[in-house]
Amino acid sequence: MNKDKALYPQLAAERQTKTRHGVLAVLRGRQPLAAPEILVRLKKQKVVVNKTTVYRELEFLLKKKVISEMVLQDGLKRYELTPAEHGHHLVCLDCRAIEHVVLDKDLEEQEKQISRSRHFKIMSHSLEFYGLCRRCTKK
Amino acid sequence: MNKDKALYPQLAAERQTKTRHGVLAVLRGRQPLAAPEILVRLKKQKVVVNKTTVYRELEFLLKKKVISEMVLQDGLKRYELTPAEHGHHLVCLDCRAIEHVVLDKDLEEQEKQISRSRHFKIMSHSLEFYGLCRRCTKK
DNA sequence: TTATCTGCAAAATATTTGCAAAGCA
DNA sequence: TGCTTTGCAAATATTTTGCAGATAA
Repeated sequence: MNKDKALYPQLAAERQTKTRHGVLAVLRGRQPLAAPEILVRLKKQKVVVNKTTVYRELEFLLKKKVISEMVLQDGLKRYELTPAEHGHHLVCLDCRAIEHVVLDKDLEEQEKQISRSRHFKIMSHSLEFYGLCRRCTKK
Repeated sequence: MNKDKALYPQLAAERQTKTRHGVLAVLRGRQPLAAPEILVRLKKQKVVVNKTTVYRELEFLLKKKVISEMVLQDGLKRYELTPAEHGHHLVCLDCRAIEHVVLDKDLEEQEKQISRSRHFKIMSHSLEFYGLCRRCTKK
């Protein structure tokens, strides 16, 4: 718990609470999770917190950019530790696993083209691929 | 109302109801709309329908592929008449207008690459660009 | 001490379900 | 007539809000 400040420099000046630590621990090294899923995992790990607190903690960590938010086709907001490289996702339609992909320059090039031709100032984008992961293809 | 069957061949064998006609009319030539927005517009046009009916009608039209569903970062499901060409969206962060874009082959190429290198069988994708539309850039 | 964090209850929002009645073809 | 559609009421699910009390630093 006392290592969180070292792990997340953005939190250096912030308080350390059991909720903060718990949410970070749950998100570390895992799939992006939605709030209700985070609640369940915290409960399993005997971290007693109210759902309101979790929603507020997610909002806080999001503001600090320690975590990132993504919305898939089901409309649920999912959270993950902000990845070092800006990437996108591969979502398995079968087992629901979510993998990371980093796209090369092509997409950037397309963005620039669209910006020019449509006079639309692009500030961000979200791209998700849906399909079957390696494991589920074999089933 | 009696022209709907001509406009939407997928509905040729289906019943014509005021809900069906109303929802199609509201979606025609407009921005993608979420269910609650559709309800409001129907009310404005004196089409009296229950929200349950609208949700069920959207489900029906979706199954017939007359309309398509999209989810933006706010997590709301929005619907639009299925566009002739498979395209993506430009979403203005200011006025919330949603424009269409059709991307060229580059993205397809990237999909194939990812499929090969990651052994992930891609079946669909969703891509949204967020930024400022021409009008809002000028403000 | 004091700004931040927390729990609880309740509200807000979007969506779904069951069932009986109504309506289109 | 018979299958589809509809309304209503209630349930479900996710997320938000207000407020009073607790806690980290």
